[in-house]
Amino acid sequence: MSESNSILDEETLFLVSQTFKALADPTRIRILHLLYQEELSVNAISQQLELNQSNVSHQLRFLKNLRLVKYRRDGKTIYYSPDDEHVMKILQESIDHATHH
Amino acid sequence: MSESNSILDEETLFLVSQTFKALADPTRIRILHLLYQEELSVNAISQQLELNQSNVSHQLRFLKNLRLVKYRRDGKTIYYSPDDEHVMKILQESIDHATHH
DNA sequence: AATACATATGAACATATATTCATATTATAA
DNA sequence: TTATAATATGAATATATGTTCATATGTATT
Repeated sequence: MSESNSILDEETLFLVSQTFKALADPTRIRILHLLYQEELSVNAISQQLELNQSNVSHQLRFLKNLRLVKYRRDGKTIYYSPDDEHVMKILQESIDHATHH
Repeated sequence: MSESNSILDEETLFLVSQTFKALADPTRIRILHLLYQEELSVNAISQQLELNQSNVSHQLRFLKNLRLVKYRRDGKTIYYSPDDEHVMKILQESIDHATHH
């Protein structure tokens, strides 16, 4: 069933736009792209991408609220990893697409 | 060849984020979703979506700059249609995805 | 309990974005 | 050439967003 012939309801519209908003910022793209390769702590992300710890934490909260990433705690450290296959697939495809042209 | 193991360069990052930015706004989603069904004039879009003509025109310029839509002129009227299969496919998939949950 | 480490949070700020209004441009018709 | 219709443009504005700073919270170690 495709929704191509219907008028989009507010809820769908909001959800879709929010999801793409997550992918519309270079910093979040870099974070997701990193996490696609391996589970990482907040500090590890900060260091690898040379970003402010607070900045990374804010962005991770954003991604977590949209359920695009999940986390697990191990002592003082919190490890983040992707949690939405569909979105990660779209992101990787788009990166490949952009790279090859 | 996948780019999953490389560090993203500035250009790729900018292009990818810009493309997703196009899909991150409810108004633009509605416009693209409409155009996915049929080629339409600026006025037709304005009326069907109950949007300001100027607003539609601004958004179409945005989409045109990213080559997500193309246009043809017929007299005083300008008809717009989608011009990026990959992006339209992603959009439709995401709408379906969001609708079914 | 005191300290150190990892992460989260809230306020502040500068910049980006979406929308509207008024007006310009382009094309047709009278 | 004047009038009308369709679209584009630029300025103005309100709101959203990304980043930083300072500080709070949570966890382990001594």
